[in-house]
Parts: sequence; C-alpha cells; structure tokens
Amino acid sequence: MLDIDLIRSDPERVRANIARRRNDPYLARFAELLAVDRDWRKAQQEAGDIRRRRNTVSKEFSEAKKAGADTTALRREADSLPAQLTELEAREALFEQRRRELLMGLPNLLDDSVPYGKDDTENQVIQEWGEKRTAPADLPPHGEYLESHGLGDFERARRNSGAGFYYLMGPLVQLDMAVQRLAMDMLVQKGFTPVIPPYMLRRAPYEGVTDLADFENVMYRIEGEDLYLIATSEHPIAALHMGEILDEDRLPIRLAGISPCFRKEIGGHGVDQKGAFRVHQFQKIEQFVFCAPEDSPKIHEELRTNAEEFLQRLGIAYRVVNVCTGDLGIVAAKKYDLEGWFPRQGKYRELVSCSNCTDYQARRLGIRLGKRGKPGKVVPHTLNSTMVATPRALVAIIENFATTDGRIALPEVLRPYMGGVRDITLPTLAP
RNA sequence: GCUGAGGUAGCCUAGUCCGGUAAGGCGCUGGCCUUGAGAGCCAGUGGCGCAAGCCACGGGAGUUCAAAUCUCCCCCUCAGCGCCA
Repeated sequence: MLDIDLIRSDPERVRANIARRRNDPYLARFAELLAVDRDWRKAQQEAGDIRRRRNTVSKEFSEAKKAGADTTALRREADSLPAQLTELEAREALFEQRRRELLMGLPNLLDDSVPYGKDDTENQVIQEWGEKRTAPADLPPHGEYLESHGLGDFERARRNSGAGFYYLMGPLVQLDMAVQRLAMDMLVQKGFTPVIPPYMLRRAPYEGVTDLADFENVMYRIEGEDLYLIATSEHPIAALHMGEILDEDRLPIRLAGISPCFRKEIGGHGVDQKGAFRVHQFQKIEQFVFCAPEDSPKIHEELRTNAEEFLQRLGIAYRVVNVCTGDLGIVAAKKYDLEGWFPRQGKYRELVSCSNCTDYQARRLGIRLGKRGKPGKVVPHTLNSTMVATPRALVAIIENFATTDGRIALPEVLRPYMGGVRDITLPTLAP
C-alpha cells in the first residue's frame, strides 16, 4: 500500500511512476483515488460538524435537566440530528471503503533502476554465469525420464489429485531433501534464522502480503474456514510482525523459511509439459528480511548474491534478469529473476525470484519502526527471495547432470547430504 | 466441540453491575533542577483536520438526546474438559 501522505503531497510523481507500468487501469484507479480521498475528507468534515453539535446539545440537555430548566427546544434539535448524521455517515463510510479498495489495488512505486518495458519479453538480462552444459542427446523429457526409472508417478497423481500433482519416489526424495538442506545450511551460516511458518493463513494477514487478485487466481481456500493454504512461506513470515512496532536496533531481521507452497495459478501461462516443473504443490526455502528503509537496496543485492551462490555451488549456469516495469507484480518495487540453464530444453528458465517490496507490504501489514517502546511513523522495508524451490530445482539437476550411461552425477556439495555417494544410479524398470 | 474468563492507547491496567463522553502506571519525548542520558518535579505522548473540533474501548447492528457501559449477532485469545500424531 502506498503512503497516502505522499499521494496527497506529490500526486504527479506517483502518477508518473504508475504510468511506467503500462497498465492503464492503474492510472484510472489512481485518478479515482484522488477524487474519492477528497470526497471522503469532506464527508468526514460534514459528519464531524453534526457530531460536534450533537455532543454540545447532549451536554446542554444534561445540564438543563439537572437544573430543572425547560428542555423542549433542546429536545427538538436533538431529535433532528440523528437522521442527518445517519445520511452523512453513510456517505462517509461509502467513500472510506472505496478509498481503501483503491489504495489496496494500487501497485508499489517502481524503483528507478527497473527497465521500462511492456511484458516479460522486455526484461533485461544483466548478468550471466557459468558454462552451459549439454544433455545426453537421447535424454527424454524429465517426466518420462522419472517415470521410466520409477522415481516419479504423474499418471496416478493426476488420477488421484489432478494435473499438476506428482508422486516423487526413491532416491529423488533424498535428493529433494538434500537440496533443501544445503540451502538451509547456507542461510543459517549467513546468519539467517530458520522458520517453519503456519501453512495456512487467515484472510486479514493474507490481504496484507499480496495482491487481492491472488485470492481468486492463486490461493486454495479451506472450505468453511477463514483459512488459505500459503502460496509461499514469504506470506506467513511477512505477517509474523503484523501490527507490531519493530525495534530499530534489532534490524535487519533475516529469516529463512521452509515450507510447502500451494498454488492454483489459473491465471498463469499455458500448460507446461508433464512433470514436476510447474506444479500446484512444491517445497521452498525462502529468504526474508525486515530492514530499515535505507538498507533495502543493499540487502536486495545480498539476497540475490545468496541465491546466485547456491546455483554456483551446484554448478548450474544461470543468468540474472532485471524484471521490467510491465512485468512486475503489484507488491515489488524491483525484482530480479534468476534463470537456470536447462540443457535438454536448451533454454533458461526461472528458478529464483528476488524482490524488494520496499515499504509496500509492511504498510499493508501495519508494521512500523520505533525505538525502545516508542512507536514511530517510519515503515520498515521487506524483501524476499527464493533460495531454492523443489522439485523444480531437481529438474534442473537432472537436465544438467544426467549421464549417457543412466546415472545422475551429483554435484559435490550435495554428496554429504546423500550419504557420500557420487551419483544416483537409476533403476531400470521393465517396459 | 463443550464450559468458563477475557479483548480498553506502544505496553500494563481502572471504568462496565448503576449510560453523561477514557482515570492511572510503565515506557518514550521535551523542559526544570543537576557534575549527570541518575533521582525528583512539570508538560507532552493514537487517527483525521489549517483550525475549532471530530473520531477511537475486538467487529457489526440496535435502544437512547447521549453507549467502553444496556440489548442482539459475529470474530478472536486464554484456561479447563473432550478428541488427537
């Protein structure tokens, strides 16, 4: 949520920034917000005048009665006030609600370094790392590959739960856990505090962390309960300090979330191939930071570096993309995507998303900064980044490290987490 | 799920039975005094508004000239019981 004081004091600057997103409905909403905010303040004023009169009359009434004086005239005026007030209050409430809707629907202010562009085709590649490996010429799509070796079952998952679900089995499960453990260990070593968050959130905290459209497009809701399955541990972790005043001296707070993530994503892109790349349920190790406003650009780079280091240690080539103005979501002011090299597909695909949400998320959540019990008006910044998400990362490992003789060669950093073995030897199933 | 107790400012608490417009403490800020960021004393300390002022006691509706206070509905928290890996 944007700072209403900023919108009032410098509407042109906000409008110009919103325009860079190349999304006209936002501009229309912004214009309406300016009007509704004025209407609301006026209605508030008018209702306030009536209330003041009511308070005065009520007091006079009480005194007159005590003194035994005639109260007829006062009574007549007092009787006429509630009806007027009811109408004005209805207007006030209407404007206030609309104002809030509009404010919650407006996107964050974009950082100046975000490249101007219309959609994901205009994102800017700012860095590449590593040597692109090649996959065995006959390597099948990973879904088939896993099924043929008994490491995954997508047919039965589809039968039982629908498309986008999977059974992972055998050594692939250990590989999944190994990848997560490596990611978590790296973060702990860098001073992050591990967090297992709630896997479901109520609506109120959820509205604070994400785009309202996600309630329709992304999140699964629990039938008959005010609960939503989390789409990422970013969400419950951001809500960890909802409504609180954070001690400035304790910042930055670095947290490493581990959780399953659940996503419907019906509004997403086209259907992906069978398998474990794009799924309704996955596991993610997440970096999350609450920090002072002035520190967030630096910490954004830090989170990106952490995620890069993870891919480097695995030995997977990647590139860093600065997501352009037209492709950024509502919450982030700036976002890097790390795209890993997938040799069999011969292209880079998203493995990591690293965002600086500035004060937008924290303001929606009502988080402020203060010092030793003194509430301040400064709102902290929040940042989040994938460290690793599985099973997508497993697909990358398979494409990068599958050998021609039916093994998956393990990157050295993973071996300690896999009982010291150098590779996964694949069981061959009878056709 | 049942029973009970609760939800008041950054925090803790009084007020609720009996309606009259939120008392006090802690913390924080400023001032006085001081060798002093200590003690003591004084003042300030939520939101909106240029201001007068209005709003704010978990949320909503109602009664009333007037609601933290009375009525109804809902939400949440805690404790005990029940169920349970």
